Amino acid sequence: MELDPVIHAPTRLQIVSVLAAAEEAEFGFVRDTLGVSDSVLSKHASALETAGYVRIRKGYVGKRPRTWFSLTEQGRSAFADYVRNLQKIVSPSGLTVLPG
Amino acid sequence: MELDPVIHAPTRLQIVSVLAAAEEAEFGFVRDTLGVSDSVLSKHASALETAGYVRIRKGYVGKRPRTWFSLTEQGRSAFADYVRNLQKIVSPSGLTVLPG
DNA sequence: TCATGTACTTTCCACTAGGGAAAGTACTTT
DNA sequence: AAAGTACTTTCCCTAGTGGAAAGTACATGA
Repeated sequence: MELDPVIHAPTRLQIVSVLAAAEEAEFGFVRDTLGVSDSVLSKHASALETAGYVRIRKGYVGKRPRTWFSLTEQGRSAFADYVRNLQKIVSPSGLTVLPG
Repeated sequence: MELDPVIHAPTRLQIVSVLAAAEEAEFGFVRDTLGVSDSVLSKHASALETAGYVRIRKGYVGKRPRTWFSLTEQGRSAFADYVRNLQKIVSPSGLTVLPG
């Protein structure tokens, strides 16, 4: 019933959730989606990379540098575990809020 | 999409989840269920009370003092909001916090 | 060519929350 | 009187967060 602290921090939970929904996402897209500053996103992305959860790919669009993030397999399974653990914690309450 | 920080802290999330599943719970039951120390539970329970989410009732069992916790209406709705917000964050991934 | 701009990254800083340990409180029991 | 129960509070210390600002590397505009 441990909630992985690397994922649990709100900003990182949002990053991981965004990445879980896509194959790859641009730095700017994630930053704007979450409404965080460059430095905050950069730092959290590095933390996730260090944990082995996120892959950071650098490339170019035209001649301008660009950064993309994606979840590693490890990141995907850590996220799935995290959500499962959340369910275990929350579900005894019998709440019936459903997605959608 | 804000995750109420009072509820988000892992230990408090667990406390609130336990209380959401019951009408009232004893101090010792919650402490043992979560596997935390007296001082940790006491501090988090106070924090939840200060936030208006938990009611702390003191009484006796025989001649021994005992403490019970319960969610206030405000606490129940804050928890429901919290879970709804979690679901919004997580759902694009196709996973769900509350299977139904 | 020099200044500015883009796209981040890193450093600095100031704060705060969270846990463990230990001491404190108010009884009750032995 | 000493010890135990059931917590509460204090003390201390560390790690985590965000914002601001400076740094890096390359590209472009005047």
